[in-house]
Amino acid sequence: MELQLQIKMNEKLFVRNPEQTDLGRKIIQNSIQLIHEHGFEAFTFKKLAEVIGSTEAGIYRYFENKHRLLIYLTAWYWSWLEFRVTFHLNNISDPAIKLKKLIQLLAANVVDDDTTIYVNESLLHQIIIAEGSKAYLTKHVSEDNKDQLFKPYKDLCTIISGIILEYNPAYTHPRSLASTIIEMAHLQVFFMHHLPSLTDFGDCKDEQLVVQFLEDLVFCSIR
Amino acid sequence: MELQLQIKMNEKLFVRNPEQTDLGRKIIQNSIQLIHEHGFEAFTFKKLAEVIGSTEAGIYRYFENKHRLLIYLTAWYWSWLEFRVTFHLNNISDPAIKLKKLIQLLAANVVDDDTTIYVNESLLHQIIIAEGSKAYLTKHVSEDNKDQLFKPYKDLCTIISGIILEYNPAYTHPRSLASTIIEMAHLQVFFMHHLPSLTDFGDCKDEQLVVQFLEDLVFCSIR
DNA sequence: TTTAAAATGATAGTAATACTATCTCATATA
DNA sequence: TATATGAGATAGTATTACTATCATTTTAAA
Repeated sequence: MELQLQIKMNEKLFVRNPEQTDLGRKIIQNSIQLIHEHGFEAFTFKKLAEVIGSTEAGIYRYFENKHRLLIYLTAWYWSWLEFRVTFHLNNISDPAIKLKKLIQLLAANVVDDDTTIYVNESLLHQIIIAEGSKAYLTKHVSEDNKDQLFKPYKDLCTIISGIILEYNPAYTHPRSLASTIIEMAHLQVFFMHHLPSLTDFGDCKDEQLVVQFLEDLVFCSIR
Repeated sequence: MELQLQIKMNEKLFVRNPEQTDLGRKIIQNSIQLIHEHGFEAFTFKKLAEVIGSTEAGIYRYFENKHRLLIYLTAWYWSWLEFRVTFHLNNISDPAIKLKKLIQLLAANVVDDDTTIYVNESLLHQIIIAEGSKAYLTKHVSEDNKDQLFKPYKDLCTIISGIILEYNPAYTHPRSLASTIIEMAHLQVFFMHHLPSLTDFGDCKDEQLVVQFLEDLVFCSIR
């Protein structure tokens, strides 16, 4: 059995749907490579066009600008993660186990699976850790938010806060705790690798230590 | 009694020390205004020069580029916050009260005090919330870190983790919890205002609710 | 008070970035 | 066969992010 995962993306995220053409898929695939390699600031449509063997103008037919492309990638990532989460938590009834699996999915390294040929999920995960927050840390967050560009992130947050309430219906800050888990799962990994003195994991740099920290944090808070 | 607070900044943060000349102080003062107004992406040295009545080349004499200026501003902010923290926690022995005051200082709105004439602390606080993480979310974090550019942040983190250990010497993740407090004090306020569904405070948008959330989180974790 | 150094202003110029516009051509589809 | 779509090629613009040079003013030391 061979299945291809197709994620339905919000129309406002792109000018032309990149998943439907060869060039579009090349843009996604190679932008992930390039952003990972050079960082988002140094990444340009020109460089991307050169790598693909197309032109700048060609890329602009798919994405308004590189920031929109970043938003697209993050939206894709959160949608994919939501899929993984629902998949892995399926048939589990104990909310404690759900939360633990969830933290694992968020903080642990991603192995590039073959659910999608043109997306390297492992690299994308690393990009989201280092660049993801730039998608919403802008002067135009609110307008972007009105266009529902951050819906996948918010949906994931809703799912997590639902599980938190399953565990303890009396807990008063399920959404804030959910966004804290999401953000910290990424940021503590980033700190661990680049600013280790902001964490307690500098010595062995193992993602499982971040998982441990988050589990403590969460289960103390909601019990 | 009239006192002027002078913060000693790391030499590597600038080309020429902006605190020592008139133009330098104007750069600090007006860059805070402009970044707050247009956001960091749309902020340029040219616009800044126009506002000040100087030239682009003039600004470059003080800062290598606008990213370095952002790092300078964040470093200044964290140094200033460390000063405030030590000041406000002075003579308090109970670590629980210390932690509460600390969370208050991090998450609550800042009123522009007159400790420094050319820095609007209230605006700077808002800038750090929205743009602060861009200072370290780059491909060159590690080199910047070697130059000690993030020392003020790390120092604050050390202080907080010290208080956490005072409260509970057996707690295993004092540094990660400290950076979590710092980051979340800012990010939850940002979310509350711009992506409210990621928090539980969308309705009344009151910073004190973030304070409440953080207190719960911290004291549950370390007791 | 003189003098040298430091700080600033004015001007110019470059390479790269972030786009927009237009025209052609191949291909697919109806 | 007509038509729409996707993509390549080329060109052009405004802005950004710098660097270099030189003249003038301000300041601080001798």
